[in-house]
Amino acid sequence: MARPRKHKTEKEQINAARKRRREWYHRNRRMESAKSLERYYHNKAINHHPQTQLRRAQRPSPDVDAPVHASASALANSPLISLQIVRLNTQERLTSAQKAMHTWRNDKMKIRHKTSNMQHIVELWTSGSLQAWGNALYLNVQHDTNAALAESKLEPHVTFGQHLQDCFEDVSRRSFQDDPSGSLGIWGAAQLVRREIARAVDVVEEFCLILRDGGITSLRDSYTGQSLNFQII
DNA sequence: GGGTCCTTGGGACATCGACC
DNA sequence: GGTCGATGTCCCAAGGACCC
Repeated sequence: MARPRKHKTEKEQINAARKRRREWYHRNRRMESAKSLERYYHNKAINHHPQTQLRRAQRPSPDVDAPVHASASALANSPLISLQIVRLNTQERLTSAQKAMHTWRNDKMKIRHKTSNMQHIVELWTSGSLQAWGNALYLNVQHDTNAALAESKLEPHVTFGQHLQDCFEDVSRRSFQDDPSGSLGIWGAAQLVRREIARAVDVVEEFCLILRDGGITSLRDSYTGQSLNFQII
């Protein structure tokens, strides 16, 4: 005899599964909404209309699926993740974020909405986790023998990050005018996004600096010595 | 009304744990 | 150790909410 049933009817089982998924979603809300947004822009890029896809009859092997959908937590927690998977993932994230950035308009949209939009773009770019993203960037270049080649892979991230900083500068400034006391949360949200962008740029620029100074070996030493900091300061 | 984003639920698989 | 239900996790589509 095996474990006794807790959910005796089919209805109880279905309700328990729903509850389980809802709770999981709310625990991972930020990551899930970022992924959903990424899917939206991905589908939009493939087809002008969000595409209706056939449900998979069976889950494909991780080797096939992981490059596109590897999650931030999976990246962060999987030391054995292949170089190929990481390279595709960081590049695709950058591409998705660049596409999303095309929708950025410097018009009269409300500051709160613009901040929210930029937050989504940053999450598309960095997967919502600077730690996982920094790890992925490092794994992407660690096997390069040529430091210049490694730097050339990182350069698009610097350029994109600086572009985000330029675009968001005005929003950051106007957020103070709209919410000088900070009581509305507008200014605080804008500053958080501004710091996230700045930190991401700092991370990649630090990689480039180390590469220039001491090459791949130096970068590897910094990484393994855990002297690289991916957190928001 | 259309575009964008978020939330929910189904399907599938992995892992855990109770029970023998 | 094997069985099997519970739970956690992930991918995805669909539909609703929100905003312009």
